[in-house]
Amino acid sequence: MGKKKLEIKRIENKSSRQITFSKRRNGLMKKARELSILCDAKVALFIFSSTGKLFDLCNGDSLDEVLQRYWHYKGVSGVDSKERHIKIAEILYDATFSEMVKRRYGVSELEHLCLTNLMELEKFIHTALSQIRSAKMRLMMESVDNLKKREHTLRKENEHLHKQIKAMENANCVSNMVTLTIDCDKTDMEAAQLWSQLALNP
Amino acid sequence: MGKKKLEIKRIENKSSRQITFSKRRNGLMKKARELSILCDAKVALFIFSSTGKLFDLCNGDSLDEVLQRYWHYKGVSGVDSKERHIKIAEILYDATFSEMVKRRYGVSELEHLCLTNLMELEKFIHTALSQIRSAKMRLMMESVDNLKKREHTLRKENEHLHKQIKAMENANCVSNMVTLTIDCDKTDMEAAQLWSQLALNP
DNA sequence: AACTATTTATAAAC
DNA sequence: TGTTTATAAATAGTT
Repeated sequence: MGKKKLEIKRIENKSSRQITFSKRRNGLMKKARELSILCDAKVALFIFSSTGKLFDLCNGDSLDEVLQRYWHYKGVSGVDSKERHIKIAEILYDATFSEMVKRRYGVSELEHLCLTNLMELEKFIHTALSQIRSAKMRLMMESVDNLKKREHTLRKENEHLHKQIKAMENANCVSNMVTLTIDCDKTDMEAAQLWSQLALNP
Repeated sequence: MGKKKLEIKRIENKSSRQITFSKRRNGLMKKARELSILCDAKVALFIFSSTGKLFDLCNGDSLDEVLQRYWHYKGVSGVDSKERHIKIAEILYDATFSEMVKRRYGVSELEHLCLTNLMELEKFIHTALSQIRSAKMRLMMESVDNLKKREHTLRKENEHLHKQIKAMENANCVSNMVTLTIDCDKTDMEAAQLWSQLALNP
């Protein structure tokens, strides 16, 4: 659609390519938007120019939601092999990230960072992720440790009581009675909260 | 562009909407493909119909590559709002992954796989990951459930013993003694093993 | 799925 | 970069 029919192959002239990119990109986004509105569909569109600039569009929903839907869709069908190997797409949000970047690099816009800094940041984020994971694991371990300790205490108390009963049985009378009481309810509450939180964010 | 001008708003008639969706979806994908070819751009397009079916298109590169580029860009380009967040797609390859690939596809380099195979692999990995995660979580929850149940049993036994002692105290004699014993050691061992394994593979 | 009357997108020119 | 114009392409409504 233009004065001449255009063959669909890479436009060699750089400036024509640039102009065509700009026009068609707008057209594509418009159509994507229209499709989503007209047909009640969810559309996500990512366009990277040859120079690496990103243009993205996502109707209605947040992009995240569309992507989550995508991962879900991809992960739905089963696999028959015994071998398991892992590839993870993890998404991490951090609201205070830009502040950190500003403090560290003096700029608030990540665009102004060089590749070296970006790599450094990426590494940082990976580290943060693993820290978060191990923290989560540590909490889980602690929770179980607590439960085990409480079990141990109760078992000891039990033993003690058994012995006392035996002693009373022998003496056929009651003397020097010792009773232990343990306040477990508070930690119980805490553990329950912890576990339900972890269940929500596995 | 049709016999009548169509207002851009949700098409209420279901079958017209379905037909329009089908036509426009194809048009959009065609245009996305053309843009990528003509202008040497990377384009990824996700369309979910209102019924949740996914149609996706990704030119040339694997979808991963485009998404990775996207995440990278998002991590890079600043949005000046406070509600900034970071999204990182992290990809982890297991060391034995390439062997599996070789056995399955006959090539050791992922580069030599076609998009279809890559998508298949991706699906496989996602499924494996979610299976591993849910299995891990299930084990953890079970372990804690067991501990809690055992705690409960011990607590009950304790109560019972206390009552008996009280009764003996009152009667100043011993009668109708009941003792409970619980074999917890085996499950204890199992739980310890489980937890140390999980600690090694967080 | 086709057809076709129109609208829309856009290639080339400015 | 933006506007115009001639033309190609897409598609709404119909069959």
